[in-house]
Amino acid sequence: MGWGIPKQGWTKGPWTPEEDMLLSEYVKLHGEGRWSSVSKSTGLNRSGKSCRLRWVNYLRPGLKKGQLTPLEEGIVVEMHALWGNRWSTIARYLPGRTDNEIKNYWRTHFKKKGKSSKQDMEKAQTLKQKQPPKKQEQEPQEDSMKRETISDEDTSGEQMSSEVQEKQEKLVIQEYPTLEDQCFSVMSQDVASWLDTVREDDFCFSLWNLDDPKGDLDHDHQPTGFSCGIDSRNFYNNGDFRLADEPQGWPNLI
DNA sequence: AAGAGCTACAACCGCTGCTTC
DNA sequence: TGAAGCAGCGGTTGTAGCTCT
Repeated sequence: MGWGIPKQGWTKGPWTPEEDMLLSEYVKLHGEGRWSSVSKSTGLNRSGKSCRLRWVNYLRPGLKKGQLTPLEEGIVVEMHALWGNRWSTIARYLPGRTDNEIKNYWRTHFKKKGKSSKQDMEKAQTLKQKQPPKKQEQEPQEDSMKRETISDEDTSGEQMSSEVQEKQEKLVIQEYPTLEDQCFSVMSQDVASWLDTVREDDFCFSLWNLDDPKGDLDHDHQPTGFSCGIDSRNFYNNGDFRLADEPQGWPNLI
């Protein structure tokens, strides 16, 4: 595939300051994009893919460095509940943070969660013992399809039948061995069902207007009068994470 | 002080979707 | 309409630095 012409092979591994400089100058001149021509124009022996990654994750102006703040962590958790592993989507809600950074963060913390306390493990074991013998391990694919089916039923907007609900709870316990994991799963379901009542675009706009980091724009003129997002003025001024107007059914996330 | 284990981060790989011809 | 190239995404791996024993 593309990303430039590999001659005797692209240089790999850590970037040198010289390479960074060449790439930065290229982007200054030509803008982002056309990564496959970077090697031709600059003499860099790096694939376009590698150049793009370096620029996006490291060289791009405005990137924040260092650990995520507790507030950002909260946003990541919420956004992950909404979007799952769509890191680039989540990253859009965290100006200055990259998808790679968030992905790394989540992985590290998810790992931690996986190794959570013995207590949790024991509780999970107790819960598991109450479950009928699972055939999930024998038929993982089939089971995941079932899960999707149930999930679809859940989000169809109809009242979930108790039978379906019970099924789903069982699957959650099988899928998420620790209590924390189960919490995350349930959180996701709540949000998912709530999302069905809200147009995605409206949600995104209200949640975070990326073009208006200081909140200078007129917040009264949001599309379709929908206003259930995070109040960015409160967010920036107080470091607080609150909702402008909580819609009915807004999931209790924290 | 030294080794083991852990964490955070940078970078690569493979896949997918979009665009162009 | 299909093939080829490009761009982007998510998963995974490698490693430097830190902490713990």
